[in-house]
Amino acid sequence: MTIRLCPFQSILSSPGNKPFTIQDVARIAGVSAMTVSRALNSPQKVAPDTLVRVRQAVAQTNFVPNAMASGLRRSRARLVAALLPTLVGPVFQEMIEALDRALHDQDYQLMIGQSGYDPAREDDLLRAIIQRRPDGILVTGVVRSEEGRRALRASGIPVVETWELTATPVDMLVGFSHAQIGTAVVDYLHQRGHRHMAMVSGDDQRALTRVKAFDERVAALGLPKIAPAFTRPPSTMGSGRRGLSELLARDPQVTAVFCSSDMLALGASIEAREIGLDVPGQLAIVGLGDQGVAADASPPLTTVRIDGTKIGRLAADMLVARAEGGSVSPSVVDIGFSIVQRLST
Amino acid sequence: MTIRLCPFQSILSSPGNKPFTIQDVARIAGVSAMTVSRALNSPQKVAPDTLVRVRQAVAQTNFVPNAMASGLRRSRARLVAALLPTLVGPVFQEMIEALDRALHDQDYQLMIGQSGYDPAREDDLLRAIIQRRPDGILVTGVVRSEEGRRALRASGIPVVETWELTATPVDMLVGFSHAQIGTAVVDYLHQRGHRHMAMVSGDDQRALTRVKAFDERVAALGLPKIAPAFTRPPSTMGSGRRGLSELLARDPQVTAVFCSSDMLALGASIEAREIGLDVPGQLAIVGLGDQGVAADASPPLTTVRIDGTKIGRLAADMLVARAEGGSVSPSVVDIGFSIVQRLST
DNA sequence: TTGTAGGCGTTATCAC
DNA sequence: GTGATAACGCCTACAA
Repeated sequence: MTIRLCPFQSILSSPGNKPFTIQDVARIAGVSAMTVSRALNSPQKVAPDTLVRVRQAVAQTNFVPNAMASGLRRSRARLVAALLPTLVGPVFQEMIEALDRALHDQDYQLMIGQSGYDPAREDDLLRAIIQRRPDGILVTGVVRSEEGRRALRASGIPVVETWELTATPVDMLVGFSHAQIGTAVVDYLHQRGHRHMAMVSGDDQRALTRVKAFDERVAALGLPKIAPAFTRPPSTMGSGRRGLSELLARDPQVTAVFCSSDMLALGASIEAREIGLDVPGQLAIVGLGDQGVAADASPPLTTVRIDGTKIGRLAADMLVARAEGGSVSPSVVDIGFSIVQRLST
Repeated sequence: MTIRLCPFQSILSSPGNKPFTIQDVARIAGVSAMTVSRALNSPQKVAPDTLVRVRQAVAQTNFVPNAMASGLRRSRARLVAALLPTLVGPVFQEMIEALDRALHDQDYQLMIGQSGYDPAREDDLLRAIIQRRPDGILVTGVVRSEEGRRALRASGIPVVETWELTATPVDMLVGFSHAQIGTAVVDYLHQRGHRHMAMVSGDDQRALTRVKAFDERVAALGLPKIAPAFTRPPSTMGSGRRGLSELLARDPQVTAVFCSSDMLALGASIEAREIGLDVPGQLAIVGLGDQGVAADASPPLTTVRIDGTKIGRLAADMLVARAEGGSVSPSVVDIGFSIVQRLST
């Protein structure tokens, strides 16, 4: 390795554009590699003047340590991976923001992978994630494929499944009951006098759980059963508009609609206004999520609030605790939900 | 390392929950580590029956190779990092989706970091990213801090700045001119007869560039200057509603509003309807982005379309090409924009 | 306070 | 077709 020094200011260039290594920095500072390592990781263990020389060398070379090498040696990547169905739409953003923030504060980085609601791709992605040996993995939803569950367990990496409950988590879990939501919304609407209620819903597993509970409760109360209008991801206002149309075509008597997300609910609200249905006078609308749009809509939307921030923060804490050798208890948390009443019902 | 074999089905467990290494797999398969490596990376170079034995051992152990080790050895992480101001809001999602898709197809993974529009945090994040030695880095916007630019250049990692143009890119660039957008929207509204136009705008650098060009064009046409209503991130419908109120309080004669994003525009549209202003009869509204909501709104929103998918795809191709030793030309691309006329103007 | 030796898990290279 | 050896860049353990 050759090092070129410019006459006045020491500007260094590594050959072949290869970044400098700790060895290069050590040579320039006139110390050993170990001393550079210490200067970077535990400066208090290095003599003040040595520290100065090392820091100069680091600055001159723009040296940034190679995390693959240090991670390999330390068996810690200082990395947490999150697996999401999608980044599109506000649904998981609150959780991701909170997760990222909490991890950043503890000097961990977040790596995000999108599975696109595709089970095959989910397994792919899991393998790719495990390869990096992150210190923790957050999964949105529960891992359904047996292969994925095995791979996760065998990896020995702390895992948090989120956004859902299950009797058989891979490891830790922070979620809530979609079945309870379905039931609670029926009860809420029923109490407010509605008898003809239906759903505009996504068709993923969690959505189907809500639909099932909703239908069961409707049946239990002896109310008329109206088939839900299913939408495909991503959940957009457009899907919400079409979903409501479909529902009304199916049964014009519908007086209350529970939408799978606030975006769908907003779309339904727009569609209702468009066709001259007063909200909530002639049609009550309930959303899910409470990620900002619900409160800002006109009329403001009643919605099932999920505290994504809490999920993200809790998950981060649990993962970091385990990554640092601690144990976490309880390792399964139901964060619940609440119905936020606004003017759409 | 001890290996426990169960009598009937070979279930293996590694001690201390440490994942198996390629050595363990080799021992179980009765071959050398090199052969396992070959079986995984270039199966055609391994005898068929050896391959079978290796694959069995891999399956039994749930072995997943350690990407830190192979990345270190190969000096390729098969990783691309993207630096975003925020994940909240639909603005960059199209780009990220396309980037992720394109990278996934070529067996690269995407790592995402959020800087939260904070320059200090951006430098932090850049360092954290460089540590991982990704094969490419996508930056949203241009890197403004001199320190960040130096660090990036010194790293030797291919970089694409996006979503903006600059005369001095760090490396490659895929963007468009925010100044041209400001000018074009003024011209568009002017042609349609508007004389009192104003902006509801974010306050980041790119937004300010649009505001400046907008104001200059307004002045050049001899139209009345109306100060913009600034909003803070994230861009929500609520901000849009408040922004429009502010604007109308400032100058009730406003007949056309250009909003910094479709979400703001949607909020403005809701607010207009709320206070009894007909859109577009009494107030024309133009958004920016065209990420779905614009088309689904009522009335559908005229908007400045940015092809985020194209940015993401192009950036991925450029980064991968460079990562694999190719050269990219042109290395600076202006993807332009277009005004999509709908019913809000 | 600083340095030396060795190894983390993988793969390039060369020998067989 | 397969294996032995060394090296990627860093840090733990130990020695001076």
